[in-house]
This record gives sequence, C-alpha cells and structure tokens, in this order.
Amino acid sequence: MELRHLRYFVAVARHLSFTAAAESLGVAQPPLSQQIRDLEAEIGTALFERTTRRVALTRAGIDFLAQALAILEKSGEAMARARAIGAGAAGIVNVGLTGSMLAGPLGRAIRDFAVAYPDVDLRIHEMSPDRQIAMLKAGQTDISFLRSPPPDADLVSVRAWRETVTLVLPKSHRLAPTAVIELADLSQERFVFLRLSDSLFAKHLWACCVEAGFVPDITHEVVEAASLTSLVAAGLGIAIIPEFVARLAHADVVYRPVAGKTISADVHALWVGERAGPLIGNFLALVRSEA
Amino acid sequence: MELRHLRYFVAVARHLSFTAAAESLGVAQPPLSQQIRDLEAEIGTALFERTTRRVALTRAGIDFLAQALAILEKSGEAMARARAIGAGAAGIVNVGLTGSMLAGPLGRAIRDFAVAYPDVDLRIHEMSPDRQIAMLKAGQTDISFLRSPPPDADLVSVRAWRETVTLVLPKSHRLAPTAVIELADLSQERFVFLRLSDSLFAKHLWACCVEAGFVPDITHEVVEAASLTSLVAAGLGIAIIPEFVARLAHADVVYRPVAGKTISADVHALWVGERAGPLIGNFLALVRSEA
DNA sequence: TGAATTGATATTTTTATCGTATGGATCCGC
DNA sequence: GCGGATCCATACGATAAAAATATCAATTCA
Repeated sequence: MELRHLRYFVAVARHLSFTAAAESLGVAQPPLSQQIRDLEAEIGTALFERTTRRVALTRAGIDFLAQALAILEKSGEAMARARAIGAGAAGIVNVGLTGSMLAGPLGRAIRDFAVAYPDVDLRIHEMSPDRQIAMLKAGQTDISFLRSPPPDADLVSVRAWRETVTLVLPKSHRLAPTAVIELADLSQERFVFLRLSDSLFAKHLWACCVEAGFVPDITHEVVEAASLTSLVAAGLGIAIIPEFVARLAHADVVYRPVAGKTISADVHALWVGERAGPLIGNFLALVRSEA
Repeated sequence: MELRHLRYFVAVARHLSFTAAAESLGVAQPPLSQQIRDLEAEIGTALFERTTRRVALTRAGIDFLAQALAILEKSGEAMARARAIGAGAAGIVNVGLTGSMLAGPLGRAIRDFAVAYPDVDLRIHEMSPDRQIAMLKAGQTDISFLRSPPPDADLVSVRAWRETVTLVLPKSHRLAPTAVIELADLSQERFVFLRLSDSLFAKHLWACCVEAGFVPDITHEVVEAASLTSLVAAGLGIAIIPEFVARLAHADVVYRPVAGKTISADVHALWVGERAGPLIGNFLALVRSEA
C-alpha cells in the first residue's frame, strides 16, 4: 500500500463517484479504478459497493476512510514539521549562559526570538562557565554565551556583542564625586570579585589590574554577578562589572566609567561546529542584531 | 511522498547505513540512496548528514523518524482493521429485540459472540416491535428478533429458533393439578395479555384462541412480558407465554404445556438485505447454533 | 426503446523504480 | 605513507508500475 492508494481512495469516498474523483485528482478514470482495485485486493476486502450507477462505502470502507484521512493528515504534518525544523523555524534550542548576560542584548533577543519563531522551544540553562563548556561538548546545550572564553579546538566562537565595564562604588566612597577614574587609581582599594576559579571574566579583570600596575586586594569572592553590587552597597569594597549589568541600578551605589584603556567585557557565543543547526544561526543572528 | 519513502527512510535511520538498510529491505543500495534523495528533495531539507563514512540523522530527521514510524504503524493498523471488518471479525452490530428474547438462545448467543469476536461491539436495543422495524429500515439497527413478524418487501426474514408456549396458572387455580390442558379448556378463563396493539405475538395468540373456538377474555394488557407472570401470581388471570420466558420461574405460579395443536412462539431474525454485512451473518449463525 | 452516463476492461504510452557498473572519499592495516 | 577495503553517490540501461486512450457493458432517464 502506498499513500497514493489512500489519496485515491479518499477522493472516491468523498465524491462517491469514480469519474468525479478522477477529475478532482487530475487523472483519468481507468487508472483510478485500477488503483482502488489493487488497494482492495491488498486489504482483502471491498471498500466500495459499486453498481454501474451507484458507488457506496462498505462498512470496512467507512472505517478505512477515517483512518486514511488521519494518515494523510499526519503525513503532511510530518513533512511540514521536518521542513520547518530544517529551515530553523521549529525545534528546540538549549542556551547556556550565566545570569549576568540577561541584562544585555541576550535578554531582549530571547524575548524577540520567541515572538519571531513561535514553534521553537528556547530553553535557558544558567550555569558556571566550565559547566557550560562541558554541556556544549556533551550535546546537552546547543549554544553558550561567555565572556573571555578559552580557545577550544572543538568549539566555534564568535563575538556576540561588544561590552565594556563599569566601576561600582559605594555612594560614600572617596572617589564617588570623581568623574574620570583610571584603573591605576584603584590600586589601594579593596575589591569584591566573582570567584576567580569560576569566572573567566574575573580572571580577565584581574589580569587588567596587573597590567595597570597592581594586584587587586580581593576581600570577597561571590558567584552571582548581582551579589557584587549588593556587597558594594554594604561597603565591603568596590567592584568592576559589565556595563549592561549596571542597568539594574542600585540606590546606594554610583556607577563610573573606567577611563583609559578600554577593558573588554565582550560576550562570545560558542557552539559545536558540526552540530550547528539553522536554529542556532537564526538565534545568534537575532542576538547580534540586538546589540 | 509515498509510504515507500518512509519505509526506506526508517530502514536507513535504524541501521544508520545505506548498505545495511538496503540489504534488510531486499533492494540494492543505489535505488535506496535515490529514494532518500527524492524524499529529502520533496521535504526540502536533509534528513541525514552523510560523509562517505558516517551516516547520522539531522535534527529534522530525528523528528521525522518518529512521525514516519507512527504513520507506518497506523497504515498497518488501518489495513488490518478494514480486513477484520470485511471478514466480519470487527465492527459494530446493533441488535433490536424485546426483553422476552433474552431468556432463550439469544442471551447465550450474545455472551458467546462477545467471546468469539472480541473486536466486535455488540449493542442491544430493547424496543417495541414496530419501533424495531422502523429502526431497521432507518439503518439504526442491523438485525432484529421478533415473534411472528409481518411480511415486508424491504426486509429479509429467517426463523432464528423454534419455540412453543407455556400456560401460566396461579398455584391455586382449578386447573393447576391438571397435567394435560388444551386451549379450548380455557374458554371461560380471564386472561392477562401483552398489549395487542404492540405485540405481534399477542395478536398471534389471540388468533389461536379464536381458532380454538373462543374469544379470550382479556382483563389486563401489559407491555413487559415479565409482568405477565407477576399478574398471574397476583391472581388476576392466566397467561400464555413463550416457553423460554418460563425459565425465570416464579414461586406462586405453575407452568403447564398447552396440549393439542402446537402454538408457535418461534422467533424470526429480520434485517435489510442490502446492508447485511458479514458480521450479521456470523451473529445469526451463532444464534441459530445455540438453539 | 434509445441516448447518456458510469464503471470496468484492454492495450499502448509514459513514468518511475530498480539493478548493474562505476567513481570518489574515507578509513584501516601494513 | 601507501594500497586495499568500505561506503555512499552517480550514470545508465532494464523492468515494472502507473497513466492515458479507446472501448465495452450496464443502468438510468427521457
């Protein structure tokens, strides 16, 4: 049995006429009769009761009609779904990221993507950077967003958006009134950092401090980027955070740009080259257009 | 797209090898490649990622595999169902009858039929005789069982089983001790009858009485056959009932055969000739074999 | 009763599927 | 690193399946 048999059968069952059905199918009547005959022979029972003048469904035919319609509909859906997935308009995208990403273009991109591709299931997985890389390689996520990712032969990496950093000071800090602050001015400060063992971005900041001529005095290490601002507000030190995170303004702190050589907080997208479906490309393109 | 494409696709997806899949399908490898190629062209997206050395499903392919399996299974089921219905091993049978039938062979037949044909849905519709005939003609029931059915050009009728009648007397009745009772002996009795306007069988009994030389004195008319025995037990008259109904013995009455010319209570099966499916034949054959 | 309509049948034409032969690419063993 | 083996793709002739044309038989309706 082939789908053609079902298409022909449904046409005859709809019109209850071989002639009319053949016309609607765009074929001649004899091949239609022949195909129905073949179908009945394969099933082993008559689907139509035909006199030369009237065509009627048998009981078996009535049941088979319902099944045939369901099968044909399912076939069409299967093709449409595969086509949509292939075109990147349907499917699942698992996105790895750290919480501090969502304040920037990524947050907007996630929202807009859901609107643009309603048949795509976008799933967010908030994790530490090294776990993100492990999940990517294990195939459990499709794309990850990291600041300062390490080079890796298995992974493709492009910059998703440019971002710089912002200094966070307690309102009462001696430098709070100062407009222009350079990194070197902070050599005697006490710092609140993301945990160096977790955060690649924190290591990058540390390296920038060293390049500026001092080793930062890190008094507290936290995991969540949002915690940094709170600790600064509590007067436990100062912090350097990605500029978009500073948009979640806190009343008890002030934000100041870091003058001098720009400190990068750029975010890079990473994925496994071979498993890059069109969905990933579509999503990444949207993220970059938001920047 | 044809089911062949799905069969071929599933084979390749199962083996993840064109060569092995072709062998399992019993075709050569090139036509298999060709069909997969055609399928992918029609869908508009690749279902496999192939290097010359490795075959893997794409995301679209993974989704399509699940759909293809479901469609193929459904196709097989549809054929099997149609085959079963055509062979009279599946479907629905609507049976029209009056309650007094179920005490006889029909009750056993219904039970046994459900065992023999588990895929057949046998539905009982208890109705008055004229309503049964109307339902038959309207196509709402498939077969009916009636005593003394009227001849009808649209309906086919065969005797389903032979049955005679039993006289029902109150225990205290003057004839209760008598073993041999003829119909003519009852000319002075008061009778409980099924309603003459409803029951063809009651009309038949009335005619038998007239033939025996008297017009029965009908003091009560009821609809349910079971009510007859209760009324007799209450001393309101005597009754003549089909013999199988007498099997539901009542403590306050006695049952006596009617001697002389046999009074028929035969049950006939009726159906519409053109709409007689194999199921009806199978069911009727079982009923007759129970008799 | 005869014209018209409808489905079945016979035969030719066309299309599509299949099989064989072959080529290119990768992997594996030496 | 080289040669054989394996695997999928391509090309082409053979074959089978489907479609079209012509025609027939049966029924309906005028």
